[in-house]
Amino acid sequence: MYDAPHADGTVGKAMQVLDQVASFQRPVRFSELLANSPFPKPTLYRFVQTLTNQGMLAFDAERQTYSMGLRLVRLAHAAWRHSSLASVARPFIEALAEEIGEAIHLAQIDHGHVLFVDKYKATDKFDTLAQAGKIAPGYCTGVGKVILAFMPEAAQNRALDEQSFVACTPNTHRNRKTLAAELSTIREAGVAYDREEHELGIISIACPILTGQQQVVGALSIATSTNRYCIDDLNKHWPDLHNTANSIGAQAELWQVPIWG
Amino acid sequence: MYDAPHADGTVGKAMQVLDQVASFQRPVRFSELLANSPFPKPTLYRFVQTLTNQGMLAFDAERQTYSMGLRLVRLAHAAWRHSSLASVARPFIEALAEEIGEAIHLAQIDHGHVLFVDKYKATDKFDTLAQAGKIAPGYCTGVGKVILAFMPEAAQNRALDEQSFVACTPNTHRNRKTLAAELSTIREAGVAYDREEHELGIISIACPILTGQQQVVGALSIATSTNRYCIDDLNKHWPDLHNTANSIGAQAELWQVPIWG
DNA sequence: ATTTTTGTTTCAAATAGTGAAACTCGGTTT
DNA sequence: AAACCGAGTTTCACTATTTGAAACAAAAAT
Repeated sequence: MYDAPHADGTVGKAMQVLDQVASFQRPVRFSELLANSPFPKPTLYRFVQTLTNQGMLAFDAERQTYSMGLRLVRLAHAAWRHSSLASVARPFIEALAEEIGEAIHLAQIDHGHVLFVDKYKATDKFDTLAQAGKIAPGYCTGVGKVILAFMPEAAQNRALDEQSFVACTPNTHRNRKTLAAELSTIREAGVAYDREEHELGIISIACPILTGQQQVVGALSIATSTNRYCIDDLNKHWPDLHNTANSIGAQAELWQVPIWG
Repeated sequence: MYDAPHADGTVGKAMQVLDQVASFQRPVRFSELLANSPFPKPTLYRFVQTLTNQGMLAFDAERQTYSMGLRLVRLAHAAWRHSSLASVARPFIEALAEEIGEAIHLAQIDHGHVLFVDKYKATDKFDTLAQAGKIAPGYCTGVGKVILAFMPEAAQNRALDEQSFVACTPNTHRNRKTLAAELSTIREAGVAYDREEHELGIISIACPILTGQQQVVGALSIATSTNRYCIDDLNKHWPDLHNTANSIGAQAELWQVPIWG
C-alpha cells in the first residue's frame, strides 16, 4: 500500500510512517494508523512519538490525532527552490501563461510519482501552494501520461505494475492495455491530451520536458474548461507549449538535473 | 547552530542532517556537511545515503551535491493543508486583500520558528509557494515581532536567547534590550509595525492571531511599499486587519489547533 | 609520480530498537 | 459497585542496528 522499497533501517521505517499519516489526508488517530501498519503497537507508538517530537508530525491533544508537522513545510520550501524544476521553469511559464491566458501546470517525477510542482492560474490569485506537492495520477492526467510515455521502458513497466485504475470519469482508462496503447501513441506524437479523464469539464494538452539526451524530467500542460475551448483549440497552442517545454529542458540541463530523483 | 533539542534516537539525528542540508540554501557537497557536522564521517555518510534513498534528499551525481528531496514537497503538501492555519485563514485573507489591495502575509509558529505559511500578493500572480515555508526573522518583521510579543514569557525568553541580531537595514534592532522594550509595547498595543527593519522600502502592520485563551497561533500582516503608503496609512486598515485576525483565530479554534507545534 | 583530499567500505563493540506482555486510564456494560 | 473493554502507554529481556576507528579506493592537487 505505502512505499516500502527495501526499507533502509530505522530511518526508512520512520519515513514509511510519515507517508502513512500523509496518506490519510486528514488528522488520524493512533489506532487507525495501527490498523493499517506493518509495525507492532509499541514500535509504531515510538515512531509516532519521535516524529512528533521532531515536528515532522503534529499531535492535537484535544482530539488525540496526528497530522503532518510544519517542519515539513520549512524543509520543503528549500526542496522546492533548490531541487525542483519550478525555479528554472517559472519565468518561462509566466511568459507562456501571459500569452495564452489559461492555467499552466508543471509536473515532475519523484520516485515514480508524478508530482505537481507549480501551477500558474491566470484567474485565481493564490492557488499555488494548494496544488504544489499534490500527486497527479499518472494514468488520467495530461502531465502524468506524457511523463509515463517518455519514461525509460523499465521504469514505465514498474510504474504501470503498481498502478491501480480508478475510474475518475467515464473517459478514464480502466486497464493497462488501453493505457499502454495510448502511451506509445503519445511517445510518437510528443503530445498527450487529457479528454476529461480526470475531471469532467477539464481538458488539457501536455508536452514532455526533455534533456538533451531525451530523458524526461517533467511535463508542462495547458488546462482549460470545456465551456471555453475544445481540444482543437488547445492544439493551436501546441507550438508555444512545445517551445516553452524545450526551453525549460535546456535551461534545466544547464543548472542542476536531479533526473531520477 | 541547528536544532538539537534532545536528540531522540537515530531518527532524530537523521532529521538533524536534513536541517543541516536545508540550512545551506544551496546544493552542498558531502565534505561541506562533514565540516559542520557533529557526526563522524561514516555515520554522516550513511545518513545522507539513507535519506537520499528515501527521497528526502536528492543527489546530483554530476556535481556530487546533495539538496532537499522532492518527497518533502509531497509530504509538505499534506502538512500545509492539514496542520497549518493557511487553509482556515484563506477565505478571510482573500476578502481582506480584496478590500485593501496590498500584500497580506500569514505566519505561524513552529518549534520557536516564525514560519510564513501563506502570502496573498495582489499584483503578482504566483509568488505563493516561493514564500510559503520561508522562515521569517522574529526580530525584524511585523509578524515575527507580534508573535514573539504574545508568546508565553518562558518561550519568549528561550526564543530571544537563541536570537542573533543581524542588521538587515539601518532600522533593524541590534540587541535584545531595544527589542524587548518594543515587544512589551506591542503586547499592550496589540499591533506591531515593521518600519523598514527587514527590507528598505517595505513597511508593514501586523496583528496576532489569538485563541479564546489568548494563545498566539500566528500573525497576519499587511505589507506595502514606502512609495505608496506610510505607517499612518496602514493604520487606517488596522480595524479590518484586527477583525480578520480575530475571525481566523475563532475559526482555528473550532477546527484543529496545533498550538505549540 | 607522489601527496592530499574526498568519498566509501570493514568489522567488532556498543547502542538503540524491538515486541510480547503487562499496565493504566476512561468509559461502558453487567 | 464491580467487572469489562478498548485505546493508549510502559516495561524489560532479547536482538538487530547503528557506530566509528581504521583501512581502503578514487580523484584532485602538487
